[in-house]
Formats: sequence, structure tokens, C-alpha cells
Amino acid sequence: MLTNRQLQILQVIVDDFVASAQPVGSRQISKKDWITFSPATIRNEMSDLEELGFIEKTHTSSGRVPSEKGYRFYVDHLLQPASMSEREIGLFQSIFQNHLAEKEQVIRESANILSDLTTYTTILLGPNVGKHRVKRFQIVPLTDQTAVAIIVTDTGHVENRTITLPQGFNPSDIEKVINILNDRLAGVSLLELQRKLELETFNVLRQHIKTADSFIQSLRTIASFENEGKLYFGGKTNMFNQPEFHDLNKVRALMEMMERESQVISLFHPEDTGIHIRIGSENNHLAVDDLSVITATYSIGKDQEGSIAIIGPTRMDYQRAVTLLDVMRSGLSRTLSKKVNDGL
Amino acid sequence: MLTNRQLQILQVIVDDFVASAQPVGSRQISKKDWITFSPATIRNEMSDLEELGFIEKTHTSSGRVPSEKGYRFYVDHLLQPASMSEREIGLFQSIFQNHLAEKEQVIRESANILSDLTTYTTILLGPNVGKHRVKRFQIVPLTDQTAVAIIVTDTGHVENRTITLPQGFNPSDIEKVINILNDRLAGVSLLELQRKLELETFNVLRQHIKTADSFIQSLRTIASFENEGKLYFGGKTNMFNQPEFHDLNKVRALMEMMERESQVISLFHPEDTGIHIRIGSENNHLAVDDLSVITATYSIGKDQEGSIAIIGPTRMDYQRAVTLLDVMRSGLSRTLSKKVNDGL
DNA sequence: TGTTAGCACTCGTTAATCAAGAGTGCTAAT
DNA sequence: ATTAGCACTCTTGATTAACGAGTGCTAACA
Repeated sequence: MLTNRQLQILQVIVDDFVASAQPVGSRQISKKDWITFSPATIRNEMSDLEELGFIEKTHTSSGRVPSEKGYRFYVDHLLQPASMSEREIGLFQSIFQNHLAEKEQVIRESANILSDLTTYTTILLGPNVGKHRVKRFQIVPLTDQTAVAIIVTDTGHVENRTITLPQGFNPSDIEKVINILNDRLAGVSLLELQRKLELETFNVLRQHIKTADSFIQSLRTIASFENEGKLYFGGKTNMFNQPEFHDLNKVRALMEMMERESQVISLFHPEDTGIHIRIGSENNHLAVDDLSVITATYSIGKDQEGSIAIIGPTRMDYQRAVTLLDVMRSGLSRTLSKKVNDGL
Repeated sequence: MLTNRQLQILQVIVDDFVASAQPVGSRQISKKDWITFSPATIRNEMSDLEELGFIEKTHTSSGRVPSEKGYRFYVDHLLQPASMSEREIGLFQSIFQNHLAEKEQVIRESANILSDLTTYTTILLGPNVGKHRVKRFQIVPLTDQTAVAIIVTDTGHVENRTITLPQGFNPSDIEKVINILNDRLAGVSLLELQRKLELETFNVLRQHIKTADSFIQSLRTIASFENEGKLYFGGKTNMFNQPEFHDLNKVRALMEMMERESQVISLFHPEDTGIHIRIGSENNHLAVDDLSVITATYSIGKDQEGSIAIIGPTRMDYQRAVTLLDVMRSGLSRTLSKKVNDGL
């Protein structure tokens, strides 16, 4: 167990290093006026802290820098909630007060504000559409051979796909198909849709429509949409401000990672609904090896869920980031849920 | 007017500098076996070319580098079409041969392949939806107070928006509205839609529906969608490979520019349908001050149009880029138009 | 026994110096 | 008109030296 004095020193090291990005030396620590012991004592303690793995030197005679273990300890034991400034509260309100009509707009704006306030990069994962339920099928013919198939969900989400119609498919056939689909599939979640189509609905279609088979293939395509929610980025270029990203290769690795949707999604951990901090290699992801990712989930209504992530250097202001993320999370949940209840 | 010898020298300077990113010296030029005169002669000619503004020195005793004027002259007078390798042709075919069903997928894939082949960044601007014509209106009620309004165009494009319904709006009202809208607006282009609604349709609605006014406001929102086509990027991080982008600030400026949709769109020049090259400051855009942008338009069917841009350093392989862009442009036009004619 | 002052030592950073190499411009010879 | 020769310029990379920040250790101190 760490002594009280060691805790104090570790805290100063993390705080100072977070603020300055410079290794922290014993003299610098001793200057804090609530630190009552001398640099020499601090050096001894730091030596111990280093042995315990909480801090490291960048070279033999440098000041100390928190290790991953040090950050981990810090966020687990030393982190206290921060307060927000007037200005910050105002900015949050600006998105959570009514006037933004569209849900998507609120989410987009949230990502921007959160990245502005933290100076880190933020990613919002929109609600997964898998749980949405089919409200209505619609097929709108375009030409003799083509039509647009549309699925509207109970949440107001719309999926659409252009499909080809079989030779000789006439309006009454379309009518029939629409009726069958709406009869059979209303209320089915998008996740179940594919299975339900294959196991039940296609058979019914075959019974009623001569040319069902070639049509079924088209329908398959519309049931196979992206399952994951949409990604919204804020402050993609914020990382350029961080001194640790003055290295071209790091910037590059990060940018490339952000271009790959699947990799970005793997940063989220939706199993866990609380606020979750992954430090450096805890992310199991080379490109974010010296980055920390803080995630949280927000909810819309009772069964839609999305996630928020703040990505910053491991030398990140965890206190501030966690506070802002938490406010954003609850604000978003409240605002978007309200929109749903108001029926928007 | 430039002498033949000067033309030869300018060509070598551009070609060599494009290939190596190093200033080109007189000795290096004289080594080309089709160059028959000595380094000293070349030095004299270079001195003249410099005076004329086609090339510049990076410092007093360095080799020469093409100036913007030099590049301009090069692309205007010295550029010849290049041939493509087997591999390149194959890659193009892989996207233009059938199997990619969705137009959007073809476009997305095109951006990627073009950026892979050029090693530059490419941007595809999807067709502007303004010319699409309304095929069908649809309103799907979600709750008592909300519904999804959907517009399907003759091209299969779908716009949708969640709207609020007035108190006491019943299914027969919705039916009536749908009929009125479809009667009045079928065939109207999306560009005209807003005006048409305001000037004619709203009045008709008011005559038939008691609570039309509060409903009209909702309809306004759906008619006000993005007018510009969607942007698809390829190889956003390719610029990291270019030696001129080893400078953090340049990378940063470029990345930030690409995050701003309006700035990206301003790089296109859709007035002109040919292939268009803007070199460095010709772009009138600080962030791309030492970049060149090559644009072209492709067409889908008879009145949809989109644009393609290749963005690279001014020291860019114009010959190759122009060739690839041209092939891509015609291939895309052909492929997407075919999809339209096939009714897809 | 825990704390602290003092000091030698290490290492990174910066600036200064130097040599090598590439390229030019000019002059004089062809 | 062309070219060989040469002095001069400027960049690049390596080497060196001075400086400063910080440590670890020892010995003195409370």
C-alpha cells in the first residue's frame, strides 16, 4: 500500500505532467506549498514509486513521468469530480435546449462541443438500429423493372434500397407484396428481420406471387444493412495540439485508424454502461497505444443506446474529461429521450 | 516563346522533380541520354528559364525546382496522355464490372481505388440531388403526434424527415395530404420543390385540411435538405507519404480543410465539365496553397452530374493523375448510367 | 530513525565549428 | 554558340563543447 506521502507525490506528478507534458522533478514538486518535505525526501519516495512501477524516467537523470500503472492508479483512486465553468455549462445548454430539431443534429453538435471543451477527439456512436422495430414496409416503383424498397421503423429511422423487379411484375403484385410484408413483419426488430424473412415470409410470398423467387433475392439486400450505429466525429484534428503528437507517424497511425470504421467501433465497449477508461495498451490497439479512451453510453428512450468516446493522449486531463463526458452523457440521454417522448 | 531546348530542359526538370522531390541540377539533366548538350549550356538555359519565371532555386547554389508558372506551362503544353498498366486496368474493371449493386458503393470504391493508384487523396462528389424529380410522397405515422415524411425521387433517392402532426390529425387527413402532395408535386424537381410548396401546394392544403398551418411548418423542413451532393473521400492519409508533408502544420491545415464540407466543395468547379487543373495558389485557398487539385465531372444518365477531384502536392504526377482521372470519369459515367438505364 | 543538505555524475539540448558535396555563375578556350 | 574549368555559395551531417536539469548517494542533523 502507498503511504500518504507517496499518494501526494504521485498526484502532483500526474497533475503536473498532465498540465505541462514535461517530466516532473523533485524540486518542482517541493515547490507546491502543500508539500512540506524537501526535494531529497521526495527523491527517495520517487525512487520507491518507480520501483513499484507507478512512475518512470525518460532517461537516467530526468524527472519522472507517470507510467500506465500510475495513470491507472490515479484514475482509480485519486480522481475527484471537477466543477464546470459558467461558460462550459452554457455551451452544454446550447445544445440541450430545445431549438435543435433533429436528433442527428444534436448528436453531431454534441461531438463538436465535447471536443472543443476537452481539446481531445470525441466520437459519438449513434444508436444501434438493431432493436428498432419495423413500422411499415413500402415499395415505390420507379420503372417497369425497378423500385425502391423502404422500411420505416417505430423510431422514425428509414432504410431504403433500390431493387429490381421480376419481368412482368405488375402494380397489383406490388400491392400484394406490400400487404404480406406489412402483415408479417410489422413489429419485428431489424435484428430479427433477416431470419424472419428467410424462415417464414419468403414462403408466404412464394405461395402468393408467381415470380417471388427472383424478387426475394432483392429483398434480402435490404434486410442486410449496417448493424452498428453511425459514427460522428468531433475534433479529429485536435490531436495535433498535443505535444506527443508532434511525431508524424503517430498522427498518421491515428488518422488511419479513424478512417477504418470497424477499428473505431472496436474502441467502444458497450457491454459496460458506466464510464470506462482504457489507458494506453489497455486498448489492445497499436494505433492508440499511447492514447487513452474514455467511453460512456447514453440512452434514448427505453431501449435505444449509443456511446460516447473521448480520445486523448495517456497524458490526458482525466478529471476534466470524465466530468464533461458524464455531463454530456446524461444531457444527451435526457434531451434525446425527451424528443422521443414528445414523439419526435 | 521558349526554344526547343528550353522546352526539353523544362520537361526534364518537372519530370525529375516530380519523381524525386529533389531540386534538379544541370549535371543531372545532362545525364539523360536524349539530352545532347553540356551542363554548362544547360546552366545558361536554366538561368534564362529562371528569369522567365518557370523555375526557381531553393537557395543560391541549389538545383532548380519548377515554379507554379512552370507547372502551369507544363500541364498546358508538355503533358501527354500516359498509358496504363495491366494491373491498373484490372483494378478499374473490378469496380466497373457489374457485381457492385449499389451506385453509392461504386462511387465509394472508385474513390478508394483512384487514391490507391495515384497515392494522392481523392474526393468524389456525388450527384447533386437538385435535379431529381419527385416520384412519390409518403407519410408514415409513428405515434399520434409524429410521422415520417418520405420523398422518393425518380432516381431512387430517398429523403426522409420526422415531422410532428397537429393535434387531432387522423388517418384520413394523412391520406388526404398524401394524395394532394402526390397530385401536385409528382415530377417536380427537388430544387423547385421548396418554391412550389410555398406558392401553390400549401394553399391547396389549407383549403382541404383544417389544421394545415401547423403541419405546413413540418413539411418545410423536409424540403430543405442539403443541395450539394455527398462527399466520398479516398486516401485521406495518403498525403503523409509525400515528403512535402513531413511538416506537421501542412498536414494539419489540410486535414482541417477536409473536415469542413463547404471548403471541400469549393474546390470543385462544376461549371466546367472538362478536366481542370488548379495549381497551388490558383485554388485560392490557403490550406491547399502548395497543393494541386485536378477535377473532372462524371454524369449519370442524362441529367445527373457528379465530380471527381484528385488532390496532390503541386509536385504531382500530372500525367498519370490526369490519365487515371479521365479513365475513372468515363468509366464511372458509363457504369452508373448503365445502372440507371437498367433501371437500377 | 527519518529527514535533509551537499555534491558528483549523467544525460539531453543547444549552439558552434568543420568538412564534404552538390550546384551555380563566370571566364576563357574551343 | 558551346563548353571546360574553377572559384564561390549553400546545405547537410558529424563532432564538440557548454549548460542545465535532475538524480543518487553520503554524511550530517533533529
